[in-house]
Amino acid sequence: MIKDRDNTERRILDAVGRIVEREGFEAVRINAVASESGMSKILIYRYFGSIDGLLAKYLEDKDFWLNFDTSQLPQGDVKAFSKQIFRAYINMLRSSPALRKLYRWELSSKHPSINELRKRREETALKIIASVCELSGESFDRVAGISTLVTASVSYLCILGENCGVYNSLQIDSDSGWEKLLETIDFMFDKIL
Amino acid sequence: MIKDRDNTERRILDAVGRIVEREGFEAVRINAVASESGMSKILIYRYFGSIDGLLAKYLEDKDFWLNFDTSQLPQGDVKAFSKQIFRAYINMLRSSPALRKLYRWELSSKHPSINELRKRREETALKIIASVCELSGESFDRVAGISTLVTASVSYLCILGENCGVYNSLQIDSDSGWEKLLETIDFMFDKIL
DNA sequence: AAAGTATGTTACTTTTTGGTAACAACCAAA
DNA sequence: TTTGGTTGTTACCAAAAAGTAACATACTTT
Repeated sequence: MIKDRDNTERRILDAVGRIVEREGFEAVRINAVASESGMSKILIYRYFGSIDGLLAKYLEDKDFWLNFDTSQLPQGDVKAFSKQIFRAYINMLRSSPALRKLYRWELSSKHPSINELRKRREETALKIIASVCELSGESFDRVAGISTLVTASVSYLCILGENCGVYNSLQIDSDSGWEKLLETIDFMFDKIL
Repeated sequence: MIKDRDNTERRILDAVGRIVEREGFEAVRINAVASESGMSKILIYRYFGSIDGLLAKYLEDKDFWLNFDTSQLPQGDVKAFSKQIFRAYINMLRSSPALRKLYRWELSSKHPSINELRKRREETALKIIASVCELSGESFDRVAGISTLVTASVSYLCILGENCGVYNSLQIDSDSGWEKLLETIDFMFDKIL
């Protein structure tokens, strides 16, 4: 029997990660984590207090933020910048099962950590929106409205794509559907900016 | 003791409705339904077979389809028609807690009834899209792309609004935010159609 | 080396949830 | 009115989930 608390904690958090990616945050239960990690559940209580505490720690460790460098904001072409930023958003969500599960979980949970996450996301988003306003001369509400339209839509479709293949005839569980959607977004920006 | 199967079934289905509106489909469990309805759970098994059967019946009774009359599709102004149809979509979702819960449930469940729902929704949507194509001269993919952008976005924000007040500075849990969003949608249609 | 604490194991209790058996009351048809 | 099936009640059983007690082993400090 080796004693190594750090190692144990890491194993437990790794187990959480696997469960989240596979089944989502809703499935992170004490017994599930215990058996997935191979650790006894009493250690989870000792080291993290509760499932809520465990999830808080997991979210804190993972860097789930829109990791966009807000210090070097766009110069020049606003259209190109806008298009690019939504491409990045789509790629981020499409490539991360855990992030998709997080977004899904947010729709039904009131976990305290979620507020923190949202606050930070909101900050980043507002910075980006503000700088697009400056460059384009559009009003804040307009830019915010359009960003909202696009990001909310992308979030929804990425989550839905895990259970459902087609939406309005678009194949949202494969690249083909997303290319069409990107084309639509590009088209929209060409027309309205 | 009064014997009245029809009445009992209705009480059970009503209980399902209340649970769905309050806590969502995930919370529709056998014991919860039994205690909410005041009926003994064995009757649920007898009359509906299982929770899946009960939910199937609930979904069948409720007319959850986008009840849009596809026989009298738009004449004349495409822009006005498009704007109006998305207004209707927003109102539908914003006014029905049960529908919001259904949309949320779809994001994580693989319940067989859901496929049926989606099929019928898809049919209606495609009809509408097709007629907008004709009137506007736009390609099918373009119209489908734009519809997808708007409806997916609206679905997401309506669900999110139950737990979260603000998204990109928009107040999505009150009319003020939705008016701004509608204004954005109108603006978009003015520019691109 | 002895004592004290942190770590880990085992086995248990409790609670919740799902599921069923056995019986009682009602209604309708013969 | 007896008989048979339907409806409803009560009380259980079983499985899964959360949570804890008691003990054993390793490490640290003195």
